[in-house]
Amino acid sequence: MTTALDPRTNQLLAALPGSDRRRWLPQLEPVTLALGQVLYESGDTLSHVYFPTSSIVSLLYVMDNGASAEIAVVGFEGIVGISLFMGGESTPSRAVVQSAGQAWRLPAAAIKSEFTRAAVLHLLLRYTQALITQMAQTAVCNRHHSLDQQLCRWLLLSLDRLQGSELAMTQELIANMLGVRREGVTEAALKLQQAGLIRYARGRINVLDRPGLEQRSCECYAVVKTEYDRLLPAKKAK
Amino acid sequence: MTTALDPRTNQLLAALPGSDRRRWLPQLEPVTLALGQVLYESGDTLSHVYFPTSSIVSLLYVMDNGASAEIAVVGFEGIVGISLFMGGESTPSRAVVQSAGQAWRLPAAAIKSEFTRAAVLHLLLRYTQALITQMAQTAVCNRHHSLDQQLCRWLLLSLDRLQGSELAMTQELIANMLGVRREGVTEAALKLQQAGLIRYARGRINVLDRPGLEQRSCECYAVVKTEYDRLLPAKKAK
DNA sequence: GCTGGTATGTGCGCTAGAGCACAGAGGCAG
DNA sequence: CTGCCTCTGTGCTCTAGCGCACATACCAGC
Repeated sequence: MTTALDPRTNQLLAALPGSDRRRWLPQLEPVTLALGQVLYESGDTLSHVYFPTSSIVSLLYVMDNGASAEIAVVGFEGIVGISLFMGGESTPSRAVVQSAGQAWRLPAAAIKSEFTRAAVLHLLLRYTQALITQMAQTAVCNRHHSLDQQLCRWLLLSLDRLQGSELAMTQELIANMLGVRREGVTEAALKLQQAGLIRYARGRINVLDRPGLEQRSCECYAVVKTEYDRLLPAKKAK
Repeated sequence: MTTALDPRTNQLLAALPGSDRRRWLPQLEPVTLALGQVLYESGDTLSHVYFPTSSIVSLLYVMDNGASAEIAVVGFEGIVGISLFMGGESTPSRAVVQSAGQAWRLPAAAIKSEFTRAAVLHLLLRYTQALITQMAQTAVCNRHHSLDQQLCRWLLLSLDRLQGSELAMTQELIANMLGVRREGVTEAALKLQQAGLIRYARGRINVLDRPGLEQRSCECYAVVKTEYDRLLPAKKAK
């Protein structure tokens, strides 16, 4: 798939001025990410930042007792490893590949030195603000919305970060992400299937009616989507 | 209270190199924040950033139906209005004064121009990363922990952002922050009082046994505290 | 075609917390 | 001292989601 290998498939890389992007090229390294692969562990000092193209990476917090909850999800619109340029070097969460695929990565030293350039700085900060909104909304959603709604939100967020309308994802994994029981996901997914919104079997989920999902989702999805669109306008048609 | 009026009471202002701080001084304006005062509304373009000294400000998201949930809390350790320097100008949340007191504020234009200086930039970004951790942990906590644990966490976080051991805070307000029923807070608070950890009456809460609270709290408090300490080391003894 | 592993469906009792209704209790204004 | 308002306590019912125990169903390798 050569399209996935064009760095510009990643929207942040695409949004960079061409001169900046060209300067990065020699340092950018294509990597293939496998399902379940851990890009960094809680507290790790990061060696690279990752720009997904055809993969999705979940940031999740794993509790002392092993239970987990997804904090945010990053796809071709973003970057994994913001703590490198935010200055903290590490962060108390784990980055796990949620959907196998490709990404570009850049060594830590490179991103840090690039960060002093105004265009790069502003782009990355705006992205970070969008990510903050996603996290905040995750907190709200966890507090107030039903599992049914949250599943819709999660499917939509994941879908936005891939190209097609199919997700390779078991209910077990979704449950880990949402921090709920697998059986709960089964029930919620059944309802969606019976309503004709999705169809799934053994780890592949097909979305049949996206608008329908949006309607069943809580407001959180729209809030996050709107904020990403506002802060990171799509690449100028050029 | 002249101590509250020293800008260095705010840890971010204190952590700035003296030269930077002196340059800001003419633009810094002291303000008194009243309980319940709204510093910015969801979507507002901010006119100032606020550096609390003796006040606490909650960032909360208010849902379409009016219910709310606190995303994060900011006190003398931080700054309110990060979207100004992150580049988004606004954010889909509301900033409400949770504990009346004083703060310094700086016009939007000033913080933006200052942000290009390396020392200021790095300090503010590290603070932002700490804030991100707080938000992420709020999401986790909302998902997995009991109201009892969350109340402990919340009391501790609030306490850390004030000087004394007393909070002026009704159960009703706490319930709004946590996004739970007031009756639930009553029950949880009763347990804490019966255990001798706190004592309260009509809107004043006294913490008698801080270590006890820490023990009853979930891990979320420690994670957030550790991360703030790591990213924002206390002002050098000087 | 059998066998084993993985993915999904179902039932049941349990509990935390929601929603609602109202009862005391302390402070403040007159 | 009285009356009112705000804050806190208590008692119900109701439901979402948990934990656990299995049943089924599909795919893959031998």
